[in-house]
Amino acid sequence: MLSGDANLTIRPETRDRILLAVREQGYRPNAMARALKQSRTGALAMVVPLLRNPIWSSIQRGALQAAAANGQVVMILDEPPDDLRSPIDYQYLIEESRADGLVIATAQRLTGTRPQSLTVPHVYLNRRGPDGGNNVVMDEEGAMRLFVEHLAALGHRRIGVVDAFKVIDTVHRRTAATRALCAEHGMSATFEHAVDTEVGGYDATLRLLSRRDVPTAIGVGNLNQLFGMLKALREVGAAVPNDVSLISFDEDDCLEFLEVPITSVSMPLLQLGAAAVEALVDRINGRPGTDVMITDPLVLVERSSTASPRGARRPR
Amino acid sequence: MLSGDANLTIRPETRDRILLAVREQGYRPNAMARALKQSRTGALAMVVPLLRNPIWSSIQRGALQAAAANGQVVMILDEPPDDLRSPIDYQYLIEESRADGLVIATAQRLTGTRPQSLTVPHVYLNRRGPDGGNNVVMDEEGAMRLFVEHLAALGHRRIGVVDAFKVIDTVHRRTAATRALCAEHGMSATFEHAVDTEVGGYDATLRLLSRRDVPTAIGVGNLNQLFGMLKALREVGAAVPNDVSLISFDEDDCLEFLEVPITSVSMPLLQLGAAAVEALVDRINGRPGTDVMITDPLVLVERSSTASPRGARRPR
DNA sequence: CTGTTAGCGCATTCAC
DNA sequence: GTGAATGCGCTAACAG
Repeated sequence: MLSGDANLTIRPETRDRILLAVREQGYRPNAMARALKQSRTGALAMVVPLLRNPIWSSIQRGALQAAAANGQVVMILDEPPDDLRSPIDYQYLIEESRADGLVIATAQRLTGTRPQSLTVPHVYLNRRGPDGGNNVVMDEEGAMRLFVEHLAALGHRRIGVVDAFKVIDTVHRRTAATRALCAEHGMSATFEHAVDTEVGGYDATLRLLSRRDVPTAIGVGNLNQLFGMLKALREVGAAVPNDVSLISFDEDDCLEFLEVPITSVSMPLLQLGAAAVEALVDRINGRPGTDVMITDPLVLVERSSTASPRGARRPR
Repeated sequence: MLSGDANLTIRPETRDRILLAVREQGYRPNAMARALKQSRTGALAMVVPLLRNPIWSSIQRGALQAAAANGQVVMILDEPPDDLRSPIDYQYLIEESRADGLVIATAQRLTGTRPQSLTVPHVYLNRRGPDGGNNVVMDEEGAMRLFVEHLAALGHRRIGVVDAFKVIDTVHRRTAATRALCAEHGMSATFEHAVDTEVGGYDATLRLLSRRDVPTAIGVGNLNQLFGMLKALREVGAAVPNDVSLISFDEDDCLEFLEVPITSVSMPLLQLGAAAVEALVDRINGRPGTDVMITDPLVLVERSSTASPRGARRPR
């Protein structure tokens, strides 16, 4: 009854007597005992890289909200970039019944290891795991469509992209999508991959600018790289958006306040976190489970960093 | 024995037999059963505001590392800025024995409520709670000394500070310390408080600049406000550092890459998170417990945003 | 409709 | 030095 059993017949006066006692004595059901009995801990484990990039705050927040709504608590595991582990290294949490399921939110796919799939309830967040049916991802292709078509409409023909390495699943997908979209629009695309830090963005931008056909517009994969890119562009004297247009794939409030406010593609990060937890709870409850793509709208946040390329007349 | 009892006499052959079986059958001790028996969950609960500001990633990471080192897992609770709760609202986690202790890392002190102290093992991180002896904080006063004395050495006499509201304990301490230090050095100090966002920093900076005696140097409480401040300064045409020097109280790699790289005071955030967990574990283990101030060095990261004020000759 | 009981998996105590 | 028994607090199944 204390667990809220609905179909339970009980005399009102008895119920009231119990509830009164519960309240008066400050009784708290012991979660461990309950967990032991039901073999359900009521906890989820989530592995994230705790990076400076604020997207992780949103993802975490979305996940925590959804978990709370489902009566689950979330334990966070940090996977530092310098100590990448295989998802199976976290299985023990479920095997020891510390948690009921696993949200794998580390972006980096391990290369070179035989992809062994997990034997516990789990969900991959923002990446695709070796096993199908457990992936919760966003519409990166749609995001790239926003990116490419915005530039195409402005009259750009040569675009560049600075992004993290392709072992990161989202980067892989974005790169492929951009390539296809550019082909579709008769545009050329060149890519530079680097670590997702300011230094990485700086170096990659310089490399991009030293290519034969310098792009007239650049997309940048994340906020940290963006700062590096802005410095590189300042150094070579490339004005934004006059010499080169810029679009960030991370949205953040600070973009509005930069010297030239940066256009971005805003992704549904809260929803991503929430959907991953929902999907995991479904699996824990034995419900089916298929790959899910977040359908919440992506939005192109137009600011001042994109314009028609110099000397091009804007089509239409 | 499986729990690693040291003083235990056992025949080697028996031990080996057990350990073999353990390994072969893939036996996993059940954490819930153990928790129930020992009335120790092996989990800590940590309440954080999951904000965009990257300081929280560092604090979380430090806490998680220390927890792992102590064999504890950490469950994260998010306290959104628009739904501030009292710490007692999280006590239930310990009372239901979901966790052994509580790290309260929400910066905002609730005003107007009778400060009721917690009856479960807990620690306040980066703020002081109503009860003494459970606070783990950094040397904000030392940070302000770095800030004020750096500017004093450059010859500044009028400094301004843009920071969050004083209900946030760190802000309160920084403000008091700055006031005292400025008096000590015969400098004037003016303060503007605002929400810790870009907009807040923008507005506060404009207010600061509209004062009678415009300061020749400004400190800014956090990264988000910094971006707002930079925009405000650009708009009024104040050059950094020629017209005004700038120091950020949040350090972040991106500062190095801004148009004019921003000097900052770097705080030991990892250590803060770690120390809080250590302190909490001590309390859980029944060891004494006193307030702790992180002693790791603060460092003034000198970049290009600070210089002598216009027309002042640099002393010494 | 209500009160009693068995057992979840472990650690600890007690016989052996 | 080793095995068996007890109980942590809960829920579900059962007897009254």
